[in-house]
Formats: sequence, structure tokens, C-alpha cells
Amino acid sequence: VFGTGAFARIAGVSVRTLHHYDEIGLLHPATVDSRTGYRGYAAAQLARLNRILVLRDLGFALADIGPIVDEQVTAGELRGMLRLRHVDAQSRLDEEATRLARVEARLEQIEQEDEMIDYDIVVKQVEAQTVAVRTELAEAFDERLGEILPRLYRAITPTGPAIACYEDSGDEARPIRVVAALPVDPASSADGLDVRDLPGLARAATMVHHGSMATVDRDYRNLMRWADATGERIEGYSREVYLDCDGPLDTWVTELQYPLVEEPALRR
Amino acid sequence: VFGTGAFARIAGVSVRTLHHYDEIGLLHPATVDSRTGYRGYAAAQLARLNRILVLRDLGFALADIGPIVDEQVTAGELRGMLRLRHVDAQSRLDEEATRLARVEARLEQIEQEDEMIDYDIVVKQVEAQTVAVRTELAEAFDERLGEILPRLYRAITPTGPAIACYEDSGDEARPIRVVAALPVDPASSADGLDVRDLPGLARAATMVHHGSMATVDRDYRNLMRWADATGERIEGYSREVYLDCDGPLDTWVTELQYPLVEEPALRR
DNA sequence: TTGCTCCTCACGTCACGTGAGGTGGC
DNA sequence: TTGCTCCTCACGTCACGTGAGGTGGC
Repeated sequence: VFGTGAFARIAGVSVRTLHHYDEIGLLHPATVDSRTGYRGYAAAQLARLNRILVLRDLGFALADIGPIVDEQVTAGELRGMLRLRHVDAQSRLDEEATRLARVEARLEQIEQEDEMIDYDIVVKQVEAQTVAVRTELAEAFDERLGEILPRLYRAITPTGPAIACYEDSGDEARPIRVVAALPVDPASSADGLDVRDLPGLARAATMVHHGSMATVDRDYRNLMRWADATGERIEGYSREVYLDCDGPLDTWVTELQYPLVEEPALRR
Repeated sequence: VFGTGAFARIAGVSVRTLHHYDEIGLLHPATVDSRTGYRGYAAAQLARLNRILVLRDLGFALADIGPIVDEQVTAGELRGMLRLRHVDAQSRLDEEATRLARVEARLEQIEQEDEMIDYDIVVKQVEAQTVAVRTELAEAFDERLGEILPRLYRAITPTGPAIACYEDSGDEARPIRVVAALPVDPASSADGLDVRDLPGLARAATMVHHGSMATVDRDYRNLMRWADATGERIEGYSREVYLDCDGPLDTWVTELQYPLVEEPALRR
């Protein structure tokens, strides 16, 4: 039999880990000196410890490992648990891959320009909302909301900031479809207004734009450059959320949103 | 200004997260009602929150994010911190990739045979040791340690279990070089014995073999099959650690070790 | 007696999640 | 008065790491 230190060295774990597994009943030592409390581990116990370590490294929680090594689970149950581990491992891998891509993009940027960029792009989910909408056709982007939004505001009391969706076909000959939307209470059907559901975005690249909308093009380009650098793909129309458009133009705060394809940046 | 709930919804974080960032001083609300304690967030604060979230998602600790968003760090320092994030993200990605490979190997095995395998292979580091050695040539593996180890044991008191290293050239015509090693105190130079350093193994695939060494071949094959299934590569000679060889042959406990190449299973 | 190994508490980690219990404005 | 949003504690998470303070055998 081995002392705690010797057994830990052989197995490649810490003494504290052995103590912990003893505490939670995963692996009790073969012998315990009743007077001194000294633990003694039998050589054959390395097999059980190894099984525990393998399952731990597969991503199982210690609480789940107990029943498995004690053969309390059937092969079928174990298969199910392994499938869960599989999807978990897969999604963790994807997560780490996109994280790495973003760190690398950021690092490249700072090595070239030697300073932090002054905007930040966050990928998040945008919930669906019930909105009152008004759709108009515009010849170009600068003819934005000067007319459309105020008309909406006068008619109803919104439950959130106004949103503009631009359905730009990319074809310069065709006009841009501008949908001005104002979140409303689903129950309240305002008279004569088009109340519908604005679909959410499962993944959207978003950033904050400061000041007048006249300079928004630069930030749209920033969004596209970012997508390029991190391996993301934009798919769909942009939206603008008017977080603060009460004061003068240069104090406006807008959130720009671009829908992204669901797949993470890098697949194996 | 937005209430806590509205701001959290817009930013895509939980109310608790906003409370937490307020607590640790990362992001105080623009206004706090001194009577009710109600927080109020300005639209422009979304920019700071976004910057925090981006850095968090790059892998920074919240404690490091404070100085960065407050511009307390120079571009050079930030570059250094990003390089740290980079190696960290890289190694985490590698870790997840090998984890996924092992889960998949295990899942395939259980789907085919519908039961758990009864051996477990642990990858670990093996430390270098000072050992007393005796090298002999053997014609084949079955002529193992019947003679060599007892001679060593009689001469010195070991500080750990005996080890055998097999330097098999793979060429059947040439004999296998068997190195029988017994860990000893580095200070004690036993008279007439060859005391030297047994190099450690940075990464070794190890498993426990039960019973007589006559059946060890099957477990060596298991090790090789495992390496194949998980994308690992064996490189070097095998070792056997005699954890328990006191009783009858079928109670022996041996650890088998195969050195692995340093690279993780899957590279991008 | 000096080292060496071992022991048992018990707090700390990290970024929040999750109730419990209560208050303010419409 | 009823909902709704908001508030402040304060414990829990997960697998150990890390001392503190002390004992047993050579």
C-alpha cells in the first residue's frame, strides 16, 4: 500500500484531490489508520482513480462520475450521458474557436495601429418584438426618418426605443425599403396602424453609433470589416435602434445591428 | 435614461450582471435615486458596457477590464495582455479539441459494443527520477525480469516501485534492450551499481494492467488502438511500473506507459 | 531532537444565479 | 388595492488550492 503522497505522485494528481475524492465518497482509501487517520491506498485502486480521471477529462461532473464507476448506470444511460458530453464538447470547441478568432483579429489590429479601436462590436441575440410599423420607400439612405418616425410617435405610446429596418436590395436602381417600427404592447391594437411581429435575430453583430446619422456609414463599414476579420458572415438587412434621439443631433445614441449566420466563426 | 430592466434587455445581459458591475465599480449607473435606490442608465453607457462585454468575451478577468476601459493601461501593456489572451485561447482550444476527440472515440466504442470498456487510459506527465539500473539484452519480451529485478532489489533499498524500459528496435533480428530501473535516493551512490537519471515523459499514455505479465500484450494493443482512435501518436519505448508484485502472479498490478508526441490530438 | 509525511479544519476562487423578503409608483 | 419593477442581503456554484495549526514515526 502507498501513502497519500506516494499514491498522488504515481497517479499524477494532488494530495488535495485525493482528500477531496475521499470526502465526497468517490474514492476511499483501502485502509485508514484509526489512530492517526493516515490513509493507505492499494496499488489496484489506481485503476479506479484512472477511471475517475478519464471521466472527469471527458467533461463529466464528479457527482455523475460516482454512479458510473460504481456501475449504477446501464450502458444505455451511459450512452445518453456521453451524447450530452459530445454536444457540450462540440459547442465548447466552437466557442473557443470564435474566441481565438476574435483575439487574433484584435491583436492584429493593435499591432498595426498601435492603439485601441474606439468602437466595440458585441454579438448578441435580439428578441422578437411586437411593433407598430410604417413602411415607405426611399431613394437613398439619407432620406431616412425625418418624416416617418414622428408620424408614428404621435399616434401611440411606445414600450421601447424606435427601430428602423433597411431592406436594401443592393441594386442601386431599386429603392431601399425602410420599415420604421415602434415597439408596442401586444394587446393594444392602435387604430389604423399596422401592428405586427418584428422577428428576432438569433445572432446579431451590434455596435453603438454616436452622433448624427450622417456619419453612420463609417460605422457600417467598421461592422463589415470586423465580420471579415473574425470570419463572421453578415446575412440580411441592417437595423438601427434609436436609444437616444431627444437632444441635438450630435448627442444621439444609436445601436446598429447586422444579422449574422448561425454558424460560429470556425468549423473544423 | 433606462431602468435596470430595460437597459439589461437592450444590452442582452441579466439585471444581476448590471448589479454586479455596479458593485465592483466596473459600471456605475448614470443616476441613482437617493431615496429609492433605483438605478438609471444613460443610453451612452451602452458603449462602455459593450466594451466590457467584448473584453470579457476575449477572456479577460473583470478585475483586468476595469483599468483597460478606464484607459489606465498603455497600448503597449494592452498588447502584452492580448498576447497572453492569445496563448491562453490557443491552449484552451487545443484542450477542447482533444476532449472532443476522446468523447467521440468513447462514444463510437460504446455504440458498437454496447458496453463500457474495462480499462482506462490516462494521459499524464511522468517525472524524471534518479534510478539504479541494470541493462541486459533479451531475445524476446517473455524473458523479462525473472532474473534482472531480484538482483537489483537485493543490493539497494528503493524509494519507489521498480520500472522496466523496453527498447524494442522493432527489428526482430535484433534483441530487445531491457533496462531494469529502481528509484533510489540521488545522494546514495550504491557501490558497484549504475546510478543515473531516468528521463521523464512530458506526455505519456498510461493504463493499469492487472495480473500476470503473460497477458500484457493485449493491453499494449489496447493502448495502441486508443492512440489510433483519439488521434494521438506514440513515439518512443514503453515502460512498465511494477506497482504491486509481491503476491502471486495474478494479483500483480502494473502500469504501462507509452510516450506521446507533445502536440495535442487535433491542430487547426 | 530534527525532518519528513501526514492530518483536519476552513476560507478563497470567479462571475454571477437564485431565492428571500421587502418597498415605491401607477 | 393589484401588478409591475425595483431594491438589498446572502447563500450557492465547482473542484479543488492554499495556508494555518498540529501530530506521529524514524
